[in-house]
Amino acid sequence: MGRGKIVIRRIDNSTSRQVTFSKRRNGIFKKAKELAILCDAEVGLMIFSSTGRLYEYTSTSMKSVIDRYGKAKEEQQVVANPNSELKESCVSFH
Amino acid sequence: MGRGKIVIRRIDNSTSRQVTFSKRRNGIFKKAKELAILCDAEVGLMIFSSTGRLYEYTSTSMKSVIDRYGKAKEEQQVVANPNSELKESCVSFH
DNA sequence: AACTATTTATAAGA
DNA sequence: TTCTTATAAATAGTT
Repeated sequence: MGRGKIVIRRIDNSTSRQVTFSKRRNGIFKKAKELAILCDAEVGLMIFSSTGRLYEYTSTSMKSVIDRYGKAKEEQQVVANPNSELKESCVSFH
Repeated sequence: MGRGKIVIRRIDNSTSRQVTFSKRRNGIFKKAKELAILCDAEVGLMIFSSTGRLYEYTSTSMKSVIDRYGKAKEEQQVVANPNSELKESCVSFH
């Protein structure tokens, strides 16, 4: 969306990459907020820039989202492997 | 972006809410992928719908993203509280 | 599940 | 680097 169409591949120029990162990071955070509000969803978004810096958005708290994620994954594991022992199927998420 | 402008607040009608959720979920996943590729970023996105279902995207693995998040938060804690004892400042993220 | 009129995001430029 | 604007992309309402 802009003056020209772009191909989705790594931007080599470091300055351009940072500029695009700032613009698109703002954009995706806005989208995440809108989704959470419009659709009554719980959202957690974690982004590490190529320079290693963390940016995050969550509609509730990241702890809540991560905990809920872990539980949802456990349940998926149980559904996928109904015969296995609980102890064995309770691996951490990958 | 559509036939009409909308106000960002919870969509009351459950059917409309689900339709909007599907459309926007696809949109934000696409944005997340593009950001990861264009800007060489590590991205983790977790979404729980209002019906409780989990949808996720990650450019690497969610375990990697969550572990990195935890480490980044620990470091932020240290930077914010340089004088405090390590044991005391190592709380889990909120 | 497609369509399309519009709004929104953003690439390139200033 | 913040602002502008032409254009691409997302999507709200419709079918």
